[in-house]
Amino acid sequence: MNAAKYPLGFAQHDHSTCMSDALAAADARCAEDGLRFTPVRRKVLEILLQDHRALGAYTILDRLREDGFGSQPPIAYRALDFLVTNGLAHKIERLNAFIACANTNHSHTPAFMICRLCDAVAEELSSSARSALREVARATGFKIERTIIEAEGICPSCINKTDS
Amino acid sequence: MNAAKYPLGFAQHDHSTCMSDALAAADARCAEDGLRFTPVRRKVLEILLQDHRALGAYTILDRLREDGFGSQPPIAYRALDFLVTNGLAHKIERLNAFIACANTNHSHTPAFMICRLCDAVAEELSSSARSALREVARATGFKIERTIIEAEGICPSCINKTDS
DNA sequence: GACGAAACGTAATAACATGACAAGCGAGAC
DNA sequence: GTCTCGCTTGTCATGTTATTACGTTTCGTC
Repeated sequence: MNAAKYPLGFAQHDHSTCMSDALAAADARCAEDGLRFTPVRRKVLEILLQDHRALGAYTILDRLREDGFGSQPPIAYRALDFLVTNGLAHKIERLNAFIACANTNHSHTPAFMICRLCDAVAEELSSSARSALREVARATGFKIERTIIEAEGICPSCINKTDS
Repeated sequence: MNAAKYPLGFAQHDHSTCMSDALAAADARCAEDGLRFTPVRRKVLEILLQDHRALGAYTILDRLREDGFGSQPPIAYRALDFLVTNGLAHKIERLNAFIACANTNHSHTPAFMICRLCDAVAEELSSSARSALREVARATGFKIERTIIEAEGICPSCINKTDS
């Protein structure tokens, strides 16, 4: 199994570098756009990057509490709002959960592959699916502001495990 | 504004016939496949068809109670599970809500256009978007079992209202 | 009519999310 | 420097969505 072949999320990789890279990118991004990358927001992004999988808001909240931040739901939800709004994280609607953005180029709305067995989530580019959707919308006069493209199924590594 | 031009959900149409047609189709479908189209299940489908929009499980539950059915959440969730599993209704993940299927041909997984202003939801065919997604999945070794394609934005009739 | 599987009724609880309001902090105006 | 305004945070309270567990009923089959 060649790791490079699989998307982040289904692949093995060096968390420490991917995490520091992503944080650096977030720092740069916020500085550039005059956004306040406050301690809670940074911490939430760190938590998401650490796990590299979709986490529920309350799981995040537990981790925040452990680290001495406030522990009421709005603390987590507000930080998540910030990250999602600014493209640093995504919400996985199917799971009501959140994941760090795997793509440092901002301004993209990807598709997600969600493994039903191990809960891994991979972020993929979805430009062709998205343009197909845009075409349908244009035909009906609907103005798309946001698209949600998620696929549920079984990831490569779980397929290997089960059919052995 | 030509109603025929817009998808169900954004269009004006005769609810009484569309409702009876859909119920007849559901009857036929269940008979054919040996499924039990019980009173609760039928009632939930009627409720969804009546409104012709996405309803939360608890709204449905309230209506069930009014009609003398049980009023605990599992009653509604089980009926909805049945309808969704058998393609008679769909879950709109973005809204955590459910809508009657607008397409009597079963075995299809459509895309939805969700109006942020009036909450109307239109069901569209999405074969091209879906095949694009399948292509991405094939390339990464992911096995898709279900796809979720939803677009949030503004429907034709709300566009007309706002830009006048 | 006995049996097993599916469906239903109900209670309890878990999981996800928001509203409202007070207090803190940071950047620009003066 | 300090005033002030707006954004951010902390906290309490509540609202919404979904599931687990378990006993009872219904239905088709033998």
